[in-house]
This record gives sequence, structure tokens and C-alpha cells, in this order.
Amino acid sequence: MNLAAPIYTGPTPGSPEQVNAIIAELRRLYPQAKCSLDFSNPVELLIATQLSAQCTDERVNIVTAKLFKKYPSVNDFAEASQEELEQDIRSTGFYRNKAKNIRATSQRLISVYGGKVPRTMEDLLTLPGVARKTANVVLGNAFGIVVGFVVDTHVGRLSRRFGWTTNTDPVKIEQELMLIVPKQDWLDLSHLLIFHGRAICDARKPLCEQCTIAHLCPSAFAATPVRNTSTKIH
DNA sequence: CTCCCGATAT
DNA sequence: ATATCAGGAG
Repeated sequence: MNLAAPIYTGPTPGSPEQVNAIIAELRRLYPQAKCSLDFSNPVELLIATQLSAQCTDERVNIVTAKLFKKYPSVNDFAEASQEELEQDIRSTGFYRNKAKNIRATSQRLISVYGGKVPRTMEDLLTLPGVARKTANVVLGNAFGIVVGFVVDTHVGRLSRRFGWTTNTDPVKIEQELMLIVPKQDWLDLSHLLIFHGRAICDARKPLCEQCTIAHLCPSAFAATPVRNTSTKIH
């Protein structure tokens, strides 16, 4: 046991001092942070985000590079065969569900929304395979409409480590973040947290020693870092 | 809660 | 072998 182990003496977790200091340093570290999915229109972003469930953006971008050439419009996805689309997206995982959702979503975009991606949370949530995370990504990055906070696995994990929440439910975490973080920072901070989560604040082995916001992070001083709460039992 | 599910790092 | 990856539905 390290008797000299320092304890967290930084600003109160969730306080404006801590939140703003974290945002400022993350902006310095990742000035180019943004959505890292490749897309050229709202339909492509919607489909890319549906594919990104439990899959890296890097993998999604490899798949969509071919996919969006083979299926150039929403009509092509709506008319695609289930089996063929499954194989086209296979490497992203969950490919049966994703193919079904992409086809049904595309058909609904055409039958209900004139072939366009709707611009409200309420309408987006009616699309199969679209929940708040995907809806917030599309609204923010395709339309510049921010009505919520993108909470993915990175955002949830870093929020717990910063002491912003003790929840694991993304919807509850989103509600807490919207109270703690100024609205003008919601979309930017989600990107910053994702970049930092990938580069430094890894799920398994966070590199606190080389983290320049460790002095703002209670978890960096914990005996064992805050981990994801695995629901899997083996 | 369970299921969907391939790719990758450790 | 196991955990995790820009989740969502039943």
C-alpha cells in the first residue's frame, strides 16, 4: 500500500470550475474534434450511426465507403434485399438487426418523411434502430440542431470517472449532463470526450500518468479507476 | 433482464 | 479467454 498516495483535491466534480477547466484543456488537446463518421448527407450519417452500434467508427467508415457507392440513395436502401445488405454490412456486427433496421428506416423515410431525414427528436425516435444517442448524433452533426447530449460508451465512462454521474443508464446520464454542462458545449464536449476516451481514457487501462486533466479527475486518484459496469456474467 | 454479433487488443 | 467497440429492441 502506498501511504503517500495523493487524494483528489481539485474542484468539486460537476462544478462549473471543474467542467469548464476540463472543456478548456480538452479543446487544447483536440482542437479538431468532431464526428468521425464519414458522410456526405443526412441519410448517410443516419445509416452510418446505426451501423456504429458496438463497432468502431474506423470499421464503419471502411464499410460505408463501399456501401454508399452501391446504395447511392435512400431508395436503394429501401429496396435492398435483406440477405445482400446483411453481407454488405457484416463486419460491423449485429448485421441482421442492422440490415433490418436500415431497410425499415429507409422505407419509413420515404413513406412518411418524403425521403428526407426528419429534424426533430420525436420523429427520429420513430425510426427503427434509432434511440436518443443516434438521434442526437444526426440532429447535431447533420443539422446543427442540439436538443440533447450524445451519450455513448465513452461519454458515459468519462462522465463517471469525472464524478459527473454514478449512473450507467444513458438516458439518466444525458439528463445529468444537460444540467451540468452549458448547452453551447453539449455537442462539442461529446466529441471531446470521445476523442479523449479513445486516446487516453481507455476503458480498460486509462493512461492517467500521461493525462493532462488528471488533476481534475477523482478517478485518477482512486485505488482502482472507475470501470464500466459490465452486465455480462460468465 | 436478454439478445443481437464481428473485429480487435490484451 | 475476455472485454470492449460512438446501441437498440423485446
